[in-house]
Amino acid sequence: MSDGRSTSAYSGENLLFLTDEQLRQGIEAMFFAYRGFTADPDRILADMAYGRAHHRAIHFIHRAPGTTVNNLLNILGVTKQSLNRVLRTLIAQGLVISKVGKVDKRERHLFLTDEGSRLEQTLSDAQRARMRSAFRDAGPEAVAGFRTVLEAMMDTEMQRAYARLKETGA
Amino acid sequence: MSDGRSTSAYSGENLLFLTDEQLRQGIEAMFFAYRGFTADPDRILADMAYGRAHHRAIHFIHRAPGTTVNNLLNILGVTKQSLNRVLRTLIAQGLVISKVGKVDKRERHLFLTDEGSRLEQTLSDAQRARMRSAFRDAGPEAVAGFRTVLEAMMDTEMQRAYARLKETGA
DNA sequence: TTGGAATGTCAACAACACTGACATATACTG
DNA sequence: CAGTATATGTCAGTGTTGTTGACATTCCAA
Repeated sequence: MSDGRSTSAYSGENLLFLTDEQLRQGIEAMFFAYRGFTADPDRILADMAYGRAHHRAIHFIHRAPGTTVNNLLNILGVTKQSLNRVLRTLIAQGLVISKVGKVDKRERHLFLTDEGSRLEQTLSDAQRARMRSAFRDAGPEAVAGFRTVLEAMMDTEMQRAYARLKETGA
Repeated sequence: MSDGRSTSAYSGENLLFLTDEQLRQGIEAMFFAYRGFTADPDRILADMAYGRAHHRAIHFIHRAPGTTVNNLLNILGVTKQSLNRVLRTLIAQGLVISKVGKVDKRERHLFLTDEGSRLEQTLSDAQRARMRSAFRDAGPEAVAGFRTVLEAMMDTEMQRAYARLKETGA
């Protein structure tokens, strides 16, 4: 494995895009791009008492209003203790409300308040602006490829979560 | 901004790939994919006393042997204090060596030891395996699009850093 | 040679993840 | 109904990684 050119020229197909060098460039692109991806919301959040973890919670509560704590836990991939710390502050600050489930009273269903929605808007506007600019620069074919590769890079459970969210929105 | 369909149909071109819904899917794809991207090295590092920050330092020292602390700082985008803590442990554990600069004695030049190189191999093998699988599944055109979008998403300084690294390797 | 800029180190603190243990309320099952 | 499982919340402790502030060393230029 990884002997420099281990993956070149298997068959008639041109597999030069699978050389270690190409993979390394993909890895570094992913690293630098993710920094840009989070930079704008991070900047906004830095002024407030919130961080990236709050952003993620707010994003997915906005996406799936009424989601349960457990569901959010699975999507975010953190422990309940970690999520709970975040939710506690968001609820205390009046950005999120937690309603006891009607059919199953053990569950808590999460919703954004008006103020929570406003912050969500601000954050996602900033993040979308960068994504829009990148998409526009790259063009539709590149965007399709971008999404194909990202999906292939996810763990299978996350592919499922992602697919579910896609349906919900479109 | 972000009025749901603000970006559709500007001109004759089909700009449906710039709708807020498409952008949101891109954002979520980025989030889930980055989790997969870091998952394998994270698992390996969890057993040792190292974390993701160590991985990043090792990666870029491997990429640019003899790099200075300051140079590494700019690439990683953290404070020198933060990087220094990581470097200190790596040096103490014998994975990295730091040599005082010959022309400028203020500078420290960083190199991987044999053991450091071994860890770097292990980590990058794991990360490349996932990237290779994703690239292969997606195909060369998708990969090209993937890289185009990621580059467009970086901050301009990072685009430069990325370009410099690309030259170095290829 | 002296002062400022560059470089690197040490210390203290904050955010956010983790594990483990435990409490509470509710739901389900025999 | 009794006992078990599930969903959530909380407390305490720990580790990684980011931050700022203070400081030492070295270089360079006035």
